[in-house]
Amino acid sequence: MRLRFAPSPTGAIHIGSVRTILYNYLFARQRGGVLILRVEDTDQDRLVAGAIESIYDGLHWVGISWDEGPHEGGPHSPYVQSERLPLYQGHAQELIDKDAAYYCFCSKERLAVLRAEQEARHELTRYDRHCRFIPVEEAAERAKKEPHVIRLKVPDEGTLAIEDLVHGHIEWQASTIEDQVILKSDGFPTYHLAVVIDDHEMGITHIMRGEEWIASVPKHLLIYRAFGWEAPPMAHFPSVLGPDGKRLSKRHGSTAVSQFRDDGYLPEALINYLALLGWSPGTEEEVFSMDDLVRVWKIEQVQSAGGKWDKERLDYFNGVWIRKLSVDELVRRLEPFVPAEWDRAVLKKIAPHIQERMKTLKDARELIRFLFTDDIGFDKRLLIPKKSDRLTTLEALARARAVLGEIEPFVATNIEPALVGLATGLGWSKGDLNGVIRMAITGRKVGPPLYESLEVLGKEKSLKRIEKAQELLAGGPD
RNA sequence: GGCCCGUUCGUCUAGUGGCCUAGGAUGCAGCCCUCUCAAGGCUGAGAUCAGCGGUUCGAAUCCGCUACGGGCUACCA
Repeated sequence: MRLRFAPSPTGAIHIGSVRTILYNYLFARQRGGVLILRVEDTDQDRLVAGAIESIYDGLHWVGISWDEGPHEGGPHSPYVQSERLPLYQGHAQELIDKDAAYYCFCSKERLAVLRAEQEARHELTRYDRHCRFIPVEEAAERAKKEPHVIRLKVPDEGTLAIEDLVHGHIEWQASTIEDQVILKSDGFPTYHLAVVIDDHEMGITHIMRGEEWIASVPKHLLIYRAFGWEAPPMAHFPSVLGPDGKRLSKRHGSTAVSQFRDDGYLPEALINYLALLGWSPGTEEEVFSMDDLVRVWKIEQVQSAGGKWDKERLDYFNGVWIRKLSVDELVRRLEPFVPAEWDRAVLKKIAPHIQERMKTLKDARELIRFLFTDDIGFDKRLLIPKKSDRLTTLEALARARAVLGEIEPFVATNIEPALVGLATGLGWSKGDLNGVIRMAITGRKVGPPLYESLEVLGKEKSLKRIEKAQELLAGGPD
């Protein structure tokens, strides 16, 4: 069993492609199959430098591996189509020899005019087979010196069909298919020729790709037939859609996998979410690791309709996976999201207290900033609880400083009873008192639990911040 | 326009002829817990299963038509 994923090096890998690749991966891995990464770079105009590396990066980050590919090598090297040109050219020639294809000398200009005329007459915009009937010898002669492409000679009659693994039976009338270009004038094959040849040569046993390819299946079938090859079983997965129901693209925001890493998403969460977008286990479980998926995913349960990208749901899964991390692991994952100069020992102490408060790893920074900088400027009016006033608050601050100053050791379990006692003494609610202190030491209304925050901040700094809050509040009118 | 694919709560989905007065999750609302925010627990609103016609004792599930959405219609993949 051999499966392939075949991205084009036109930029960072798209999140929708990752879903397709994931399904290929799950299918192959659960059956002990071999996975192949093949780079489809037959469009020289769309190449983007560094794209192959970013494909490697992105896929490795989400935890997808493969066995044969451009860097891995393998029995069918090379795995980059631009390095396999002679193979395609030879096969295109074979198709001509078998009368399944023909030379076409039409210029792009003629094609453009043809199309414009057809449109004006509200006709089908299709190649008019102008070159199809040039005598073979003459065409071969002209091909030696004139620029040309090679087109597939599509029969006028007949039916082409597949039993798609997700859609079931699909069929086409040959008469509705165009004489597709299979070899371009620059000597490069089009996708249609290259994919058929490579899938066959590389011994691919199952073709699984996005549903946008369904329409070109009949052309591929014709090519298989002309070579006398058998087309492998195919599965076309539904698209990942944007909020407007159209296929997810850059118009809907960034779709690059690397962007999700940078935004603080866990690969576990992304995979979990993506797996469920288009597939369902049929049970009420929904949290799955990659290993779980390899076990339970089934192609029979893949959805045939497209699914809209739902960031809220991704966020939920990210929270789930963040909470599943051990503290050490969480600290490791947080590494790229906090400044290098922040003390890692402090980070580790506060980590368990922010773990269930993060939607993304990116959220940590703001949550714990107060531990690493004294620059927590805030509006002094925020210090005063709703039903209180400046003097009373000042008093509370002073008492808090005194109470906290006596705590030894300065740990949450000691801080809590002390502050609870103080609140009672003051006739304040615990919430009001804690709110004032939280504002004084963090500069924010919300944050990690207060007693733990004080402990991690340390006695000295805690007292100093309360003192500063007192000064701030004392200094002048509201 | 042509060809093809699709259509169950806002969203992701369960459902393969009776268990469906349609289940779960997310999001939303409320309550509980609670030092804030979260997390967690509970409750609730939310889908005449796109519409119509047929098959059947019985249809979200099978068939047909229509509507709507999407993909393809390049010397792009």
